[in-house]
Amino acid sequence: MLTIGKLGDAAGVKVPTIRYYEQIGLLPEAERSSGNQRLYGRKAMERLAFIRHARDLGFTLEAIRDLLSLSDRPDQSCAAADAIARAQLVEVERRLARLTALKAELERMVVQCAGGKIADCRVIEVLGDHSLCATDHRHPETEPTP
Amino acid sequence: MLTIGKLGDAAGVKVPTIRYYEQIGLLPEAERSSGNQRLYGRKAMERLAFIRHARDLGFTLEAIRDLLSLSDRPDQSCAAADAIARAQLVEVERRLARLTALKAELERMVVQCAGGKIADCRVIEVLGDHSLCATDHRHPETEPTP
DNA sequence: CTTGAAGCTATAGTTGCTAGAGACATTAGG
DNA sequence: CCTAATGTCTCTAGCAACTATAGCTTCAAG
Repeated sequence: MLTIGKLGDAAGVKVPTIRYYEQIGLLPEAERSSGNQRLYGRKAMERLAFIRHARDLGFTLEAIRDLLSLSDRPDQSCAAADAIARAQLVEVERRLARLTALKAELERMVVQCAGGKIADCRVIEVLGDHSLCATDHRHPETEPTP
Repeated sequence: MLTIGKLGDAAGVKVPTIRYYEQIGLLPEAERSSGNQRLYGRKAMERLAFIRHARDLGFTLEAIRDLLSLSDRPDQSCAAADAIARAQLVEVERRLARLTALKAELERMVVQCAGGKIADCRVIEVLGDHSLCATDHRHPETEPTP
């Protein structure tokens, strides 16, 4: 049995994050030691690794919740799991397309900046006037900041 | 002079968002009508368009705050503005690289899914075991969900 | 046996908004 | 001119997915 710290080290997840996952019901309530400390076995370890990996692949906690409950029913069809993964793929492709456009625009901006005064700065100028942009990167839903 | 709704329509920004920007000091406090409603002129419009455009390009509000204060000092060097834009470019490239790896991995997952039972589902299996992955998409800081 | 690390709970903060409640302002139609 | 429908006001709370802090208790090593 592992303490929460060992489990966190093993799975590459921070301790408060594990407690958070338990709190929102993504991990079951852990066993406790005589001194009220959480103790984890192999199953909890696997479940946490699953969550971690899915998070690394950009799945939301909601999607992970669904995937976990699917993986608890091994004899069901995997169509639902497949659909979740495909939706995630579509989402990733959408973000990729958007980021590619942003990259092009940012490159244009910094390349054109001659390094003079703010008054002539291409960066500031372009930001103030979208019509100076080559691509239409407008309106698409918010690009989140990490 | 525009009311907040007209300004929002003109700039493509929702009304509560404008009030939020004012609240956090990104927009100056607006003039008020006799009936206490916010009124905006051309300058506010331009400033909001600048913010909107920078947000579209993925700049954080903090970065935008800096860019705005730079643009208020037209005779200064634009090195700082350039640095912010370059940092944003680097960040976008980093995310792009990461998303590209995720896309590859997700594609592998869904292609390999034979559409049978959960017990044999490649999606579930891969999520449970990172060593089944082709690329190392681990540890990099959280990919945020929009 | 003591000390320091690791654990516990509970609460609040982060980013960039969005949603709701309940009250006042403005405007279009009849 | 009155009413109804919008629009706007303030304030508070909520979203994701954690992270940080405070003030404890417990555990393991020396």
